[in-house]
Amino acid sequence: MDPVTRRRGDALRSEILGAVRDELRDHGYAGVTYDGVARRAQTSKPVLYRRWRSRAHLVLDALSDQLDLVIPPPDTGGLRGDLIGLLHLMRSRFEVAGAQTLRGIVADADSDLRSALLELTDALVDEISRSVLQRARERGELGPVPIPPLVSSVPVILFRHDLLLTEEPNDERIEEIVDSVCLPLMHAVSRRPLA
Amino acid sequence: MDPVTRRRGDALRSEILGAVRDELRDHGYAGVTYDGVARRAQTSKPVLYRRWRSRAHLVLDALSDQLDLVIPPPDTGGLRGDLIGLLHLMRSRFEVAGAQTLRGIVADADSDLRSALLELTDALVDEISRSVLQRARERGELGPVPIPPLVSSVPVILFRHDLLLTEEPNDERIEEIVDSVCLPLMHAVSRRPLA
DNA sequence: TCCGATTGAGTACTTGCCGTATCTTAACGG
DNA sequence: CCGTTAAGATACGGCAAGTACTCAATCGGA
Repeated sequence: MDPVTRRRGDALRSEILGAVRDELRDHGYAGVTYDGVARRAQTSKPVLYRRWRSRAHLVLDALSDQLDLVIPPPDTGGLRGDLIGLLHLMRSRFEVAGAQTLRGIVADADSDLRSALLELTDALVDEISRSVLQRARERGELGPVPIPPLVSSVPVILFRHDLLLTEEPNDERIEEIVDSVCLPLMHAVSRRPLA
Repeated sequence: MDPVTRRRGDALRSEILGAVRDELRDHGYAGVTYDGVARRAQTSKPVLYRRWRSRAHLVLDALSDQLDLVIPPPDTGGLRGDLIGLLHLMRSRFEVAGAQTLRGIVADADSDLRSALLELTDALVDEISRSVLQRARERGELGPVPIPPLVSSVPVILFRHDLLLTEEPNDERIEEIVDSVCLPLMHAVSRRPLA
């Protein structure tokens, strides 16, 4: 209407995803509607439906659009500090979205989209198993037995469980997760062959 | 209409919750509507709104209504078998509901209702920390150091995480959870004072 | 046994959003 | 410069949410 120029392609896409984030901030996940996004982005519903099949797809795209994919690997000089650093990183990564939004996406999404959501944090899991655990082993903090994938993802699993089902973990809770579960578990597994 | 007698109180409540379970079975969580439930239960929407504030409240009530609260404590003669038995019990407890329904309730519910949902399985957590771990300690499978609550709930947390975010754990996955995480963790914690 | 309070039943209405169809026109590509 | 693509605008049918209003059946107490 006012803008004589008509947006297309990626430029349009970016502005729509920005509008989604604005709607998310103002009305929450349940309040994100195709009508509202179209209004805010000054476009129309058909344009949205052509690109995104559901609200979950739309919102997840809007969030991952501005997520920094490069993970600075924490190196605090010790396994405990590295694990705590990783969980802090994970928290800062997700507090942009908000727990309620994550719950909404998880509920609305099909199996494929849930996988896509999890992949946003699986970079962290890989980070744990590769550099952090490797460095700890070199330091002598861990034994020689390889850590299985399920074990190395335990920190992230405990964090996500809290975030989705109870409340966002604070600093003390993160330390509790690391001290009373992750460290004893990893020490034990890395020194003893599995039964 | 046909029934000249008008239902009241708990009798009415029970039939409504039965209708909710029927709608849940036929149309899934997202397909449970106040209109549909009222039609199936041969009552009216205002009656439902007077009792339940949201679909999440309604469905959770319908599910917990027929949940057997008495948990038969598994006693297989060993910690490993007891833990596996507990997770099997948990799975049978939740396959009535279905993962999609649980995700829906988690997303729709407020903080209080989520707590109520978790309490449905916290009986299992208590069961772990009390009898199972106690028996294992008496058998000499575990050391003398007390197991903190977070550690004793790790089996349930890993199970719930799978159920909600990836897929319902099968027998192999349950054994993996127990063998590669729970047993090493509990052995370690029970023998070593926490750092 | 009757009366008043409660509560279930029936109906109707507004509102909001979904998802799609249709049409026009601006932007782009050769 | 023309044909193709895709954005913009509008409108529609449908469904469910949530509420308001009415009426009648049941229950409890005096």
